[in-house]
Amino acid sequence: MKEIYSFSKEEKLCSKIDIDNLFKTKGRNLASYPFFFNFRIIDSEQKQPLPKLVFLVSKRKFKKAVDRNRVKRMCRELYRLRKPLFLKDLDLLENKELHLCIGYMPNEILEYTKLQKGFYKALKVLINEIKKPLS
RNA sequence: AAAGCAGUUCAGUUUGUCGCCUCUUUAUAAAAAAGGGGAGGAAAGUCCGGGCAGCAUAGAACAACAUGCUUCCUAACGGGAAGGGACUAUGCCGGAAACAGCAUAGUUACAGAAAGUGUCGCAGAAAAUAACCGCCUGCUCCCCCGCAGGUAAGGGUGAAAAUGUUGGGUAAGAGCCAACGCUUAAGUAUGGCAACAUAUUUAUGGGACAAACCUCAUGUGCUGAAAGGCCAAAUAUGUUAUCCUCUGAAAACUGUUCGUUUAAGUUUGCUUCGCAUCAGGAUAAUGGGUAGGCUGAUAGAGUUUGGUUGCAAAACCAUUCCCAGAUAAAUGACAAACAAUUGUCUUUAGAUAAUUACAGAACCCGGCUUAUCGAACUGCUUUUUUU
RNA sequence: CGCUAGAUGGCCAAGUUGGUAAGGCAUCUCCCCCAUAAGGAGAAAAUACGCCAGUUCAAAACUGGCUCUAGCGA
Repeated sequence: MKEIYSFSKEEKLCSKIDIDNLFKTKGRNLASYPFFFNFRIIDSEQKQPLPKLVFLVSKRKFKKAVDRNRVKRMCRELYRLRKPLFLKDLDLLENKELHLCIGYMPNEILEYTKLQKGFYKALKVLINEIKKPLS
């Protein structure tokens, strides 16, 4: 087994086609300050695949590449440290894979502690939203 | 010592926890373990130049674009270094003035306006073949007025008014003439690789604008890693080979055989049979080629240190090191300590708070431009204090 | 990564041999109307034509640099 708090390349969503599908029609979206989510559940060949993520920061809001990188890195750390709990709560069926996009809403870089609180709330809302159509 | 300007270098450090990318070794079915490495001076803007790659390409000219004092540096450049000229400021000095000279500092896209074309608003008589007023001569005439001509010495303006001053000269004037200056071109001599400088002779007399058109000289083939090369799933499809199905030859077309008809031949029609062909399917091989992957792609006009040559940019020699290689895109997050700066408080050493810039590689180099909290060093200038 | 356009009153915008910025909508004042709208007459507004330099007597325009906006190439 891999380490618990890891976030390797396999958990990133790298295919351009998948990302297009996520945004155009087939994905559902949801907002909870300071984040918004686009997600989509598809069939998979693996038995218990890990969710695949994309982090999104608008170029309009952060014009400098340094700021965008910093926000993305903070978001990734938030997800990485919260992942075990998130996977427990998620409890997907077998052969199902989650594609998730985490977008950053505010126009400024918030402090880490504030982001943490917001992220935990947002994840709860997200899990409820995912489970609704299944049940 | 402080302030300012210019240049060069650096541009937070250490520890802990968790995590990312990559290379090597061990192990190999996979996971894993150990060790090494992991943003910049601008990685930015994309303003130039080159490498590299593909395509094109007899030669020459035109067009288009770029550059524009000289010499040097360089792979190359629109970059840099040194020098020359011009301009500006300050000081000194010569002169009646125009202006010139010297020193220091700064600026400079700085070929050609005496090749040609064009533009120069308003004002002003006139803006490049300048006669409105004025001055002078002649004619008319008592005079004024008027007509013809000469004249750039004087005159509202303007950014700019036709080479400055003095003297001669003249009807009045004028580079018309002379002297002293200025501008340009050509020749000669000296110095310099050269730009150019100085001296001298002859000619000339010039408005500004070429970041207006243009002329001259020099250079440039086009495209750009989304270039180019290789491998290649699924699905669809092209080609080839073999086999099977349908007996379906209904329609259209072609050849052969047989029969009928006809004296024979030709043509047409009908019937039967078989092959090719068409339709569908299976297997195998193969082609282009999509998703995707590999390569291009990280050892180079390289880094460190020293020496030699050169005023310098830079070059050469020796030595040393291997120093990111991601690809929806890694190089991080959190905590603590220290350091620096600033503020506040007590007080001269602590406490506390805040801040620690600009900014993130995307094929690679050389420059330029722009952003940048702060620190160190070097040089110059100014002010103050001490000797 | 490689390219291309644009920026002019509050809004839409014209403006090229370089000579002080046309027009429309909106705004303000007056007339018309019992009143409003429409209509008619008149007026103001561009600090500094995105910003900073340069060329020129003079720059919205010409030249260089910067900022922002929009678009193109898979």
